[in-house]
Amino acid sequence: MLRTEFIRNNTELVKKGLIKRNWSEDRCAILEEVITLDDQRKKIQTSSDSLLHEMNLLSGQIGDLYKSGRREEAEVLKAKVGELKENSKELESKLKEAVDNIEAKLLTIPNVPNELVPFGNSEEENEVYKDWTEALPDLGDNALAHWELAEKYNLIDFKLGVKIAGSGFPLFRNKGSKLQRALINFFLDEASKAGYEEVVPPLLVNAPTATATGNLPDKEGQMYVAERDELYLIPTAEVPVTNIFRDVILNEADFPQKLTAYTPCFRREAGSYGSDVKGLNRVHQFDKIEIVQIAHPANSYDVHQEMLDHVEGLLQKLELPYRILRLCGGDLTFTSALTYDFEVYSAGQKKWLEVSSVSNFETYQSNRLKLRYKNSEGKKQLAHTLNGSALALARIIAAIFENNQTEQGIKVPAVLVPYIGFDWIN
RNA sequence: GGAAGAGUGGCAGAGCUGGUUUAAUGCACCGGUCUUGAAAACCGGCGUACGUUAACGCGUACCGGGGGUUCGAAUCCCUCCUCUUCCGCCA
Repeated sequence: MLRTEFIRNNTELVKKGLIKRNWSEDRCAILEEVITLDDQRKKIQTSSDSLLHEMNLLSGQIGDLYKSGRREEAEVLKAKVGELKENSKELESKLKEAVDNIEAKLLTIPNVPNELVPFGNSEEENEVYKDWTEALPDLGDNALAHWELAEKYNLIDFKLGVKIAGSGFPLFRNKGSKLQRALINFFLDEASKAGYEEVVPPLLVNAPTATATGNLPDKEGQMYVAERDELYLIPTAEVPVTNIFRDVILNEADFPQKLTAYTPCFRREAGSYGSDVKGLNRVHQFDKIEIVQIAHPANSYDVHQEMLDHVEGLLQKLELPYRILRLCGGDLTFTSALTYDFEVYSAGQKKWLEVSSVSNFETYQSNRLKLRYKNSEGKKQLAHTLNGSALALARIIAAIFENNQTEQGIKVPAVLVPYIGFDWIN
């Protein structure tokens, strides 16, 4: 969420950002509306506060009068305060209305994109920031898709998943499940080596937590809900891990905060059907290792680069062909200022699969989280939050299956052999 | 799940028969005096958010969250949450 004061002082800058996100000139009028509403709010608060002040004074006098036994005079004042109270209640509800109104509008305003974010309407216009320069693997017409390989080698049972839960809930088995476990351990070890503290967070979160990361109220349809207990299944570890820092005030010496977590992720993916959902391409439950950093505003983009390097290193170690995209304004997540997507080429389907998204949210999340730090003057400032997938498993598995298929089976990437204990899946 | 008790400022801890509480006091922290320096002692300061002001300052709200009673609530009532102890159940 942007701060009202920020919008007030940087209206043109915010407007430029919205236009990069393909907002129309008319739609940008919301910025002026917020400012006008905030002006009104200030006026209401001023009169409300002074009325309360008056009532407080009179109440004090009533107390004094009672003590000195002057009951009649006290009664007169009581009647007077009673009248003021009517007005006060009215002002109070107006104030609440104004505040709620402003907040509701702020929630519909996305983050201001970084200067580097290219213009564009959709994912087709994302900028290829770093392309794969070697030849892409060409396995000919006999190359199988990962769901065919999964069946051939008995690695994933999609039908059993349907029986037990429904479509989009794959059941990994045999060497398929071992590969999954190996990847989790590999990614967590790499994150630890890079200085991230490992945490195991709750997989269900409460409403305040889901609200702080922006999953509520507008993205409610994306999450599974345990209604009876008012808990939400996490769509990503970002939600519980970032909330570690809700209502936290750090010291400058506390930077950077680096956390990593392995969790399953649950996504309803309502409304997405078709060839994209085949096999592991888009599922309701998948495993992911997330990296999160809380950074000082002065160097959060260095931190961003560090995280990109980390993810890139993982893909290199797995020997997978990848490219990095810089998301355009039209494809940029609501809360992000700058996002890079990592895509892995999957030779069986002959397409690029998104396996990681690394974003800098600047203060957009921390404003809602109330995540601040004390600067050298002792003043409280909002910190920057960043996160990225390192990495999302299901599609990595799909890519390994497809790219590493040979006549004698699927070759396990060398870096995983110590984790998994065998060289071939066959 | 049942019963009882408790949640107060960075920490500890009063207040909880409603009105000099603008939340006592201690510790911690910051500034000063003293000292070669430090400690001790003494003096002063010490929360957050919002509004208002050129500024000093002033005002409002906040004693787990929300609601209520009252002219007035940390204090009384309702409700939810959390913690502690005991019982039950259980990996």
